[in-house]
Amino acid sequence: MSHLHNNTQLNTMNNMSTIDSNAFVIREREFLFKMGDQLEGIYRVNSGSVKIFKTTESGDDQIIRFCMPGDLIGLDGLADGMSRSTVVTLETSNLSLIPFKSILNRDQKFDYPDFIHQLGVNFNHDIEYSMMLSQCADRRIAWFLINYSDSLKKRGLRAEEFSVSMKRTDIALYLGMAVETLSRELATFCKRGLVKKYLRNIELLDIEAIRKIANGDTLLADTHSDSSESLAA
Amino acid sequence: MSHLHNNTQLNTMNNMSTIDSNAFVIREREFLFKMGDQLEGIYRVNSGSVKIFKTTESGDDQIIRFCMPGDLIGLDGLADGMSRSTVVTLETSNLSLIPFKSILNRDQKFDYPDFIHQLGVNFNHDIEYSMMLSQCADRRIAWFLINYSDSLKKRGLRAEEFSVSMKRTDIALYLGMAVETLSRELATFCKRGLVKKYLRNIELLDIEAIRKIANGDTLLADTHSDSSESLAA
DNA sequence: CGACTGGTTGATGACAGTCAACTGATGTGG
DNA sequence: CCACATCAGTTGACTGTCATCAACCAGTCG
Repeated sequence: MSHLHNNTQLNTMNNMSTIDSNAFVIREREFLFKMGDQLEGIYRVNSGSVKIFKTTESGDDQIIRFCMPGDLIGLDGLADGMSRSTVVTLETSNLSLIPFKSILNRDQKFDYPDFIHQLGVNFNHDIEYSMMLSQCADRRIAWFLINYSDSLKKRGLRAEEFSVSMKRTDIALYLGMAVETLSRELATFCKRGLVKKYLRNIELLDIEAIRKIANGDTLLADTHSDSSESLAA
Repeated sequence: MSHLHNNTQLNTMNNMSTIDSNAFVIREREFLFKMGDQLEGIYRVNSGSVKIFKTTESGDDQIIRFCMPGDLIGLDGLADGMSRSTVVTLETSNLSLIPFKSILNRDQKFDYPDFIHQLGVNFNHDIEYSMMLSQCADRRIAWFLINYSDSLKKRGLRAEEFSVSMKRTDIALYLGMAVETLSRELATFCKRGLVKKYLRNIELLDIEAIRKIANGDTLLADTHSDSSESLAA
């Protein structure tokens, strides 16, 4: 198969109107904060990627979310300032801190309407995620692939061919299934000619077919309007 | 079994600092809005209860959330003003409209810090919900019972004995399982002496045991600190 | 080159979904 | 007020999906 390039390592910072003085770099596999930590604010991913997970009483981890550039981290601290989840970088990343003070005092340079918009986007993602969790395995995987692809496209990157920054175990934990199931289903996708894969490089050969699987129907699913229009406009 | 009283019909409006001029009453089984509707704002439940659900392309409903007094509705419209879900009352309810204008313009009477706090609470609920969805059936049911009970206790109502406002089908859709599974598991709970049920009346005989099931361990789970302290304080 | 981590594949069993029948509760019209 | 229709809830039998356990292969790193 063709040599895939890793486009998740680009320091793409589109839609960053102002260079944030609160921006900083954090290395691969480092903790941003852990469950129970008191947070100073929420964070925004400028480049790189992180995983957010919780550890249950039983001791198993469950990945809540992968954050890509543009995503917010630490919203679970909005209620009382305490994080209920742990955040680890998947690769070297650039983040910005948005202090709670700025949010509550509505600092000049804090874009409040955009913040509200972002919160809404987050809600919609979480809801879609939880809906997806009660679907069968292949739909969940298809949903993940489409989501990942869309996220890249939104940032102007290649949507058909990419390299994921997380390992299979992480993806499986995120999708709520065993690694083996993920592996098997991916193999099936390959056999059906829907995707090609080599290690963490993935090529989507038939995006529309995958999208149909994600939507759970064989009919044309064109209800995927972007609706990125902002309420604040 | 003893005659259970229905405490979900009380017009309890605790923590309502101001009588909202935007409050209104909506009858049982009426739609507040549907998927795709343009919203005027978000809503707050003062009394009664509603269910929020989405209909997939395949045509099946999935219940996202039940809202009780104090809960916010329509957060999925924050991104662009369009609702991605449908809301139906489970009983006659009293709601307040919080217009987007009030939120974006920061009206005097709009309690911004409390709003941010509420958003955080919502996030935490959604995350807990999605984590729960990948647990086995009995844990999900136990989680639901504990959650319902806690919600009542928080409003000063009886936590051990209550009447749910939703039917089995709704609960099953919410928990992402078949009605039959719910029915069977509930029957098991009864046999084990954990709960008593008669129609929609439910009595929790051993809350701690149920909580342990929800947490998935047989050990004492005391990590349930309330943490209702507000960030805004 | 071994040792380790990450990823795949195979065999087996359990949990839970589906189909179906049935009971109990609620509501309606004659 | 009863007969009937309808809806909600329960229980049983069967099946399929997916988790688990296990072995194995591939890639990476010291």
